[in-house]
Amino acid sequence: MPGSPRTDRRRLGNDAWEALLSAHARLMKQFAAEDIWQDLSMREYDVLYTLSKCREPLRLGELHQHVLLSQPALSRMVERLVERGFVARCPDVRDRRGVRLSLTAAGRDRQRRIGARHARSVARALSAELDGDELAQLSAICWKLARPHIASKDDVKEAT
Amino acid sequence: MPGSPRTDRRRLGNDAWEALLSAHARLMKQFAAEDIWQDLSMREYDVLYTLSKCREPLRLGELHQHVLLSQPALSRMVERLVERGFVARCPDVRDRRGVRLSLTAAGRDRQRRIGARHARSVARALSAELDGDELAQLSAICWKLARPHIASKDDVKEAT
DNA sequence: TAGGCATATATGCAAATGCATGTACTTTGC
DNA sequence: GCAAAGTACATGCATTTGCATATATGCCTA
Repeated sequence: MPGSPRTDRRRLGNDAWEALLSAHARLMKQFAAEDIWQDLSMREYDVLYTLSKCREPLRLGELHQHVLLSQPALSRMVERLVERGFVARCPDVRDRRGVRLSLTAAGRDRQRRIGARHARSVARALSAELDGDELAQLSAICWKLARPHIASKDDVKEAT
Repeated sequence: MPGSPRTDRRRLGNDAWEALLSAHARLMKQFAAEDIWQDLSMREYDVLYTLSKCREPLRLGELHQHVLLSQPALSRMVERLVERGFVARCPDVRDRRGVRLSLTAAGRDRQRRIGARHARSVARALSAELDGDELAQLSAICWKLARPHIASKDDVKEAT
């Protein structure tokens, strides 16, 4: 007995989310188990990686949008990375409440070394399961989820 | 200037992983911000949810495969859930090193209540960005990543 | 421009986490 | 059938995290 289109859609969405969570957990564990992180945690590497992608020094708040950590936890993680010489923190001239963060030379070097190995490992893991089309589909779909469009009134109405 | 097929594939894989991570982080934050979790953390809910899916009481180790937490952390989280009356822990008869975990009535009830609301919210969030085909593709692809096939010698050779 | 509300980041503190290791049990090799 | 190695889970301890809140600055209105 087929469900209503509405119920189907709901199942589809929940199954997709569970699949994404499972894939995430499986791969994160696999990557974490590799011996490439030196004295960094994966979360710390994530911060260095995010900073490495930006030409402009990043605000703590902007960094926070990309990292799954509470704001205070991120603030202190950055503090530790500053102490260890991987990140530079300087006041923002435009908004003196804020901070601007960038990689030091040491931080950039560390990110590059770890990143090179990690990237190989990521490509290997994903390519082992998916062909080129699937990889492209996964990218396209996940980027849609990562950068949601602004909710319109219609969306809100539909959501009810 | 197009890269070699090998380089392309590597880029594809890394881009897909970054997209998956971004989608994961964005949605996790969105869900975490919702006011439906009562006195549970999302991680604790995840444990209750995993247990709710299994007819047989689960071994701690099996649970650990599904949850992104160290074994000791999971052991103690389960301990807290037992103390709070959501999970029952009994020794495994076959292997007396082990433990079998199941939901109590209270745990099942709590999972169902929270799960009902969370499922709505998940479906809404994913459906807002993806159509039915995309949801189905995402499921299929992520399940492949979540349950990898056993590595053969050929895979190892290719990976080099 | 002073007062009040909003925003960006930091800090105090209890709780949760990871790493190293301990304990109990099981399996293996002889 | 027993010693040695392996596996499943728990515990000690230092570190990290989250929550609530403080601090500092920006913005807006009278």
